[in-house]
Amino acid sequence: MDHLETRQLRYFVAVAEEQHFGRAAHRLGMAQPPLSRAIRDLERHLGVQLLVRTSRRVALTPAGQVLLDEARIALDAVATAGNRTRHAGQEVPALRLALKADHDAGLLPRILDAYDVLPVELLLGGYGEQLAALHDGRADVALLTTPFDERGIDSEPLVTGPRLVAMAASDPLAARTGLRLVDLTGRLLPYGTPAEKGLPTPPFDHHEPLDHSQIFSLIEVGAAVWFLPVWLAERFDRPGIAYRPVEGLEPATLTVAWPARSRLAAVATFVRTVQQIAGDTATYDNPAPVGHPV
Amino acid sequence: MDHLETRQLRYFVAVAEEQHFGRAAHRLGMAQPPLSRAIRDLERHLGVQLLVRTSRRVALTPAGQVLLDEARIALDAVATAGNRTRHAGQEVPALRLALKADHDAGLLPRILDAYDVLPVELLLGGYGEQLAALHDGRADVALLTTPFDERGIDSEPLVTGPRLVAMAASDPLAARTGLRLVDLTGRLLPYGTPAEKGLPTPPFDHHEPLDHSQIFSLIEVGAAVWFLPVWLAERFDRPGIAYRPVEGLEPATLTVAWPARSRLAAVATFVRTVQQIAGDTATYDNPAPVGHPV
DNA sequence: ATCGACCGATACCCTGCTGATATGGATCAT
DNA sequence: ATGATCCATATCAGCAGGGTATCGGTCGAT
Repeated sequence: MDHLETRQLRYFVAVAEEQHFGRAAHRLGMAQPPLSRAIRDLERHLGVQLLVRTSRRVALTPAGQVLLDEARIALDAVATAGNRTRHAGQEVPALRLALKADHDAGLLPRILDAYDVLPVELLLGGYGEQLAALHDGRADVALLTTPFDERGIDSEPLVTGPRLVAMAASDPLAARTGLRLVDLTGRLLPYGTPAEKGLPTPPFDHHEPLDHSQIFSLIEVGAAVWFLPVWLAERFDRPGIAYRPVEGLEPATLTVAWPARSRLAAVATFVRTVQQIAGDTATYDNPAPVGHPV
Repeated sequence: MDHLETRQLRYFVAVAEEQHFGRAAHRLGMAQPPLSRAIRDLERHLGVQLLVRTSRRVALTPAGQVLLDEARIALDAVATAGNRTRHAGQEVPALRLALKADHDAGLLPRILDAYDVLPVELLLGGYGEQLAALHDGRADVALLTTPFDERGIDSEPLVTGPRLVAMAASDPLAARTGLRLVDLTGRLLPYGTPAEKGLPTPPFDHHEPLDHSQIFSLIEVGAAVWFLPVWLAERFDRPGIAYRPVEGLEPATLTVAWPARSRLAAVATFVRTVQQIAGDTATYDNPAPVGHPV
């Protein structure tokens, strides 16, 4: 019984995710035949069939599903080992804070001002990258908006506030009060929080995430609407965009999060500092609609 | 930035643990020069110095210590992926129960009788192997005696009972009452629970763990004494060995434990079954000394 | 029913990684 | 001073792992 190598796991994950040897090989930057051989060797090595190949499609066996889950975890742990080590080798120690631009509820300047244990290195990333950075050791701590996948993550809530719908100021719905989720059916961007999975999305073919400028451009021309926390709305309070409360829309909570395994004193101090600042901050208990009138 | 391979991590862990390239190479079944080269490449790859080599000794840098910790976790995760997958590929699903022989407090027959969700596969192992089996995916569930390292492990207590000291029946101390920990200074075997680390051990040079027969042979001739839970004493109630309570010796708790990540329904059912059986069992609340008189 | 497109497997070759041996250089004990 | 110890370097060999060409089976279109 020889040892598993991460290369084998990476190959398998690629094939399992793509359900296609050719695409997986392309993604891995290699040709298809050696990939087929590598998977066959992996199956031989484990003594288990992982994939069912018909010449039309590739499907996972139950054992393959187990390996897909476990391999993701294992690859994450290996990446973490590398990232944490690289960081530990830097001459200047720093606290690496992952956050999404504009999703700090205005706390960031005060946080950076108040926290003086270590220099703070900011990792700005798009949707979902904060969690990934915590998991693979690129970040020590992150600011996240609920909901998120809490497995392996410890967190403390900081600020809770309603989420609003952003729409074109000229939109007929902007004149109404008492908006409900169903009123927005079919117009919701699939980016941002995936909380309203059930609702259909507009007929865009963007499979790439949009940045804020792109999103607000779409909203401004009435092509879509979007849910966002009130503190983000405050950052983009501009003519042409209206923000309205929506009945039944879950509020958002800004939280500070860190890897459950982490025992860094610098992180503990940071969390206390941030909680302190958040506690001193005005809450969003009683939201009034913001945005310019039509 | 290329990817880390488990081979590199295994090599590094070996060197870090042995603090010696030659010994590490021997342990890995290879020659020393390629190992040196592999570690050098790893350091280059990470851009971090991991080891300080003098020609007399090898020491870890802080970054090296980080990598040692993280690499152990990562290697464990990779091994887990392999073990869980292998198991998932078996045609006959089974619940794999890890335990140490004779440490089941007599519950095992009733457990096996009552649990009929899946066939139960027993993994008998020595001290510490139960935890390792849970961590690397060879076992789904285990019976453990406190204390143990609970990181990554969920557990439920089953039975609590005092620990006793086992000594030769002819030992002068066996005639005394009210034994205390200090009375046994220097005579305690270092195997079994490591709870009494401070106390010196007898002058044996066994670095291999002893099995029960070997331990009781040593005890019987008066060469050593040993602490053990009362349910283990009951299994080895024989002439020549006396069991006595010791003041201040922490009681032991037999627990059922499983990986914190586990969400197997079969494990949940097993735990409930075992708790049920343990609840029906007489406790050891009021221990009387057992063992033959001098 | 036939043909072509698609897709994974096989056959075969070649490069470079990984491990082995020989040796150098530095440090410490005697 | 000298030998022992231990890690690094130099060099070579074998094979693991990647590439190209091609086969065979399946499905959809005509």
